[in-house]
Amino acid sequence: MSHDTPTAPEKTYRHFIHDEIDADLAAGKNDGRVQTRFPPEPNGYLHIGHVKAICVNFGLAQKYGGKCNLRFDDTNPTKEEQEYVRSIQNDVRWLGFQWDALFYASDFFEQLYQYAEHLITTGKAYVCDLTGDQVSEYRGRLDKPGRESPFRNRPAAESLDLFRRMRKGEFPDGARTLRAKIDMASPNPNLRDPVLYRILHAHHHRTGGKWCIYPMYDFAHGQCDALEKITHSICTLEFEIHRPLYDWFLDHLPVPARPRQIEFARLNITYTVLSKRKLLELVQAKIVHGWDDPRMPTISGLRRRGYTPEALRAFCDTIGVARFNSTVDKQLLENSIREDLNKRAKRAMGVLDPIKVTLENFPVGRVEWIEAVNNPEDPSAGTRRVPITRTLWIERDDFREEPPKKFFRLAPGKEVRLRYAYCITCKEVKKDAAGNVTELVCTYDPETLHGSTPDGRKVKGIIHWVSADHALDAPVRLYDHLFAAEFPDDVPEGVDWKSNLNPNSLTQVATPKLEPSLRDAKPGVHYQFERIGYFFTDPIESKPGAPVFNRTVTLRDTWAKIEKRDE
RNA sequence: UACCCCGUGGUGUAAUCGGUAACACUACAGGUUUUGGUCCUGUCAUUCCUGGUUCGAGUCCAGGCGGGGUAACCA
Repeated sequence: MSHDTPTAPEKTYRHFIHDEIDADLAAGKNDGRVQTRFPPEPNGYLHIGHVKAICVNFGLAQKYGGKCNLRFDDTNPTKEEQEYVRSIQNDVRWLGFQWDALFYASDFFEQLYQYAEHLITTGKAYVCDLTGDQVSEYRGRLDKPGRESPFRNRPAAESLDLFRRMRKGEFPDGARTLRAKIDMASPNPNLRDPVLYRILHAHHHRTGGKWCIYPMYDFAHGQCDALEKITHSICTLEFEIHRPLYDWFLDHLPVPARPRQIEFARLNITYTVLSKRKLLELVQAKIVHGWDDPRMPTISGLRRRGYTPEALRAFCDTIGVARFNSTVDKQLLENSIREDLNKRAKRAMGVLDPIKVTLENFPVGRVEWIEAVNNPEDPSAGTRRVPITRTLWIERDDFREEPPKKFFRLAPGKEVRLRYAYCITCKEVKKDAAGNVTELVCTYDPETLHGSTPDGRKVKGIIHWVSADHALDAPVRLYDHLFAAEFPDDVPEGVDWKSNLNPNSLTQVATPKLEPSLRDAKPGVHYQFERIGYFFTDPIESKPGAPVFNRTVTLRDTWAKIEKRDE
């Protein structure tokens, strides 16, 4: 879709997981094999945080010549859907990765069930009749030990019988659970007889109505890792406290391999939220126009905004992998897409806030076609021709009646160069009754085409323009941060995080005036509107001859910065 | 007031066996330029604190301080 030009593989930097794997390799573990997996739950769309996890897992496999599987962690049928499975596979492929094997945790349901019976038989698990509230009450608190369930010492044979009847569907949802028998006094709550199986009479997206009991994450994840022969199970920091349980299962079950869990810090970025729950809320509340709204930090949103796989991968390389909980400055993300698009995007001219210019000495009805470079960074992109006529549009911001110092754009009596074309001088300013500038009457110097000035005078200001007779009026949408606050999650007690939404995150340009060559812009193509920013033709809404432009990111704007500072 | 993890410049990461702070982004100051874009050059840290071990500590030890995680029949 956006693979205009192939780019070289990015360099990947070393991080602490390399040290851990090197140590395992040096110790002769796993017969020198390295295998990872990306294990999303199909209950939402992937976002930029997942991009990091994907790059880490697939990156490790690539670096060590190993494999990386895609595994859907689908142990909770009440939240998971086939639609998410589809989008996740699409997003991973689009990012440029190909998994080795594709698995679902549900592929292993029968084996996991057998493992559960094994734990019951060996006295390591029991069926518990406590209600949910009771289980939680018996578990104690963070600083207080729990109490043992009255069903904890139920004979194994009785638990086995009950567990089999749970599977057969003899009990309603929530009536009983299977729990591991570990330690109700453990300082780690995960070890206080965690629930292994719960009764859920729900339709599963893959196994349909076959099961009415489902394994919990903890009971499924490590065993699936082992069954897939994963060597290094990479996950985020919040699972660190689960690691003793992860290891406990592997210690007490006849699994075919011994994977190892390693945690790293999840990604946070300024001016956005990165939690599936919150993103889902934005979609359901229709605050955004779906998961692929260009303002969303989802892969599908970023893709539609005009981000490229190369830029996202480069971004992941620069942010690194560590165990420190940090928040990356959004400018790093923007820098990576600018860097990529600068090399590949064709240039074009578009006036977003037009003001009329009449060249009084330019013949009425005459059209000159001027050659313009498509990409100064890439000569092979060639040139195109842009029409110039007597009446033009220029950017309102490129004219000041009373120019501040260092302003070298257009002003009464001042001269600027029209990009690729002639130098013009402002002779007269016309206004409406309210005092708004409605038109600039200028003269052009016919001797100044293509940069030359016969007398050698320097004309520093260069502005973009569009012929009024040829201007294309196509939808242009300007996207900005979805949130106005740098840390949207950071709200005082009782304040909704949504109060940090940026009311101006989407602006539809009222009267865009684009150069005519843009009429033929295909969907899913990157452009740079010179001096403005990078734009991407919306891959869904653009139609032949009727492109829709999404602003990916603005260009750096040194002048705007200077002006803002001087205020 | 439980347990676990973490603490290097404005931000994010580096720093092989402890040997004298690196890279990217930002910011600022210049240069180049028919995009005030790109590109190029330069400037910005005594590594949370205190004490200890050592010829030498960001790296080891101890104690503080600070931040994060954890109490779903979610993942």
